[in-house]
Amino acid sequence: MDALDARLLLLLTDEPRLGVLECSRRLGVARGTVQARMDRLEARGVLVGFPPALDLAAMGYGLTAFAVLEIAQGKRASVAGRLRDIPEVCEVHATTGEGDLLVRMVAKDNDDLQRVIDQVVDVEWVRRTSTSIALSTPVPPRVRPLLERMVR
Amino acid sequence: MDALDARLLLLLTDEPRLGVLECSRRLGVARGTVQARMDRLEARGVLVGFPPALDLAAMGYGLTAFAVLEIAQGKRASVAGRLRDIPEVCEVHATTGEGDLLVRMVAKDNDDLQRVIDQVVDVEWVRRTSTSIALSTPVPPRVRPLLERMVR
DNA sequence: GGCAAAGTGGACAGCCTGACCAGGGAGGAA
DNA sequence: TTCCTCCCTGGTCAGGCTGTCCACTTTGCC
Repeated sequence: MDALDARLLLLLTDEPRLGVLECSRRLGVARGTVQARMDRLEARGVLVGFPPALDLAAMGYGLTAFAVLEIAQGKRASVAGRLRDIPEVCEVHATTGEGDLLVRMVAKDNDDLQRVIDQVVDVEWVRRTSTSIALSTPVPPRVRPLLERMVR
Repeated sequence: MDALDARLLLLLTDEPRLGVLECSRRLGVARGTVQARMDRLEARGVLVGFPPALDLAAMGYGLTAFAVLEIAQGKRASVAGRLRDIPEVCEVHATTGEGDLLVRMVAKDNDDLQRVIDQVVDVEWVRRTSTSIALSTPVPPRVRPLLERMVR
């Protein structure tokens, strides 16, 4: 991961549709270099792919909520498995600290959210839960600043 | 967003590098149809683009942590702005409930994490903080189940 | 000095894209 | 029913890009 790698990833972050040729032009290097860099980044597992970015809000899922779950001893995997079966559950992390599981979920409206939350808290072995609704997202998911620092 | 849209997005989720032509073959429709669908999805804001997916762990940022911040009255925007200036802060949500801000951050190792957390909690107007380290991610960020349901 | 890794510039065939067009089928409105 | 609109179909076209070679030069390190 040198500066050129970072510049390449930055470029692709800003304009993902760019082809290898165009990237090489922008970066001022030969096309083969860009191809080789991308191959290496992918081989190293840094560049995973180019998945479509979907706006859940535009799809009707305008509400996002977080839940912190406390789980009965030794039942974390079991609970995680159940959560995985709920489509609206978009992300689950096992954490240290006060809770055991941090869950991110989405819903279409308040009623829908109620339904989803009920499903989550009704999962067996869930002891205690604390739910928050996301009102806004001051910093949307991003990697850019980390890449920018590497360019130097 | 009918079943065809969902099938298209599902296909692209699984194999993002697929071109329009190949998609049309897989879905059994004309190429023009796929092109039109993608144009519409993009116009509606559902399909935002195809940003590169980067594995932060593979880039050296193997640690992820979450912090819940309580903010002094009316200072949420101010704090959010400061958080935005910290490269390791990858996501911030304003939430209801016990905390005011939910922060996701990454770091290279424990020392680095310490440094990042210090930066976060030292932001002016942050009253109280509660930090958790992500031990594992039983459910990585996903949208697939939601799409699958739409296919029916 | 000398080797290995990486970058350069050029070439090739093959395939895909974006744009366009005429025609047909489904569904709503008058 | 008939008309009209929207959408899908299947076709064509030129242009551009990809993947893959190649030989040669530069860089960095033992």
